[in-house]
Amino acid sequence: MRIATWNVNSLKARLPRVEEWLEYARPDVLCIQETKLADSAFPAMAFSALGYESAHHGDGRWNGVAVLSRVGLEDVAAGFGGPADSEGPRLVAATCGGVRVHSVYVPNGRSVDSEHYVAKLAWLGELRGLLEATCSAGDPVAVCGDFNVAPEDRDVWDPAALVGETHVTEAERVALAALQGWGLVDAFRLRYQEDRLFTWWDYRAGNFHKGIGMRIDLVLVTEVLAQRCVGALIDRNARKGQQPSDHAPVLVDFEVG
DNA sequence: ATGGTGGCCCGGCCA
Repeated sequence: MRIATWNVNSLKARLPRVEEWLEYARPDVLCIQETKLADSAFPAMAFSALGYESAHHGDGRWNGVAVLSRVGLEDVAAGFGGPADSEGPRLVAATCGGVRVHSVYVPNGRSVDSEHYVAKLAWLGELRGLLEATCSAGDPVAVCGDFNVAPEDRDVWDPAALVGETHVTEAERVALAALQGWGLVDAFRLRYQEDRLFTWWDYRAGNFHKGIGMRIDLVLVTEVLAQRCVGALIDRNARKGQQPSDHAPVLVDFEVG
């Protein structure tokens, strides 16, 4: 089973790139973030034409998350049903081919002194609470998306340049580690130990070409899946060319089913 | 490292 995650930065603007990508990457499951669409505008037909069922949770503003699957899509759950929903539609879950899959778009935080930063930390705490309430860590569970946290210094281009900035603070990393403490492994790191392997590069100032980026898009999986992980990839080609997202897709392959 | 880009949709907001 191939599970992928991609922050597309507007599915309306990116639909041709996403369709093209689905045709050559052929993930079994794709988690999408930042669709920026209302549910009524979600292009479910375009995806069904490619063999994918889909579930979307969005309000037409800057959030919006989806799960696409060609191995079944059952028991869709949108949002938390709790305080974290005040941060917008940033979570949708579905069971795909026996795996409980979550597409998450963690709040950005904006700046360390912002109320949004506090809300980001709380949101990660609520995500752990949701897993505790709805899943078993002994089952196949995947939490995929844009976490807006670089887990370690090797996940950013220059740690010294980012001191005091969001995405790299100790509190954010502790909150992410606490989520993983429920029983989740960073699947990409099962396959690669190198630094400077990024998933996001700012559009501005040619940062992609300068290697100025961060690894903030993650596929977190329970141990039963981690043991079956047979490959991983950041598809940097999808960050190139005409009208790319500012994020690259992350793919992870598992020997299951 | 900020705001030089990009997306929303037309004046700022968000990343």
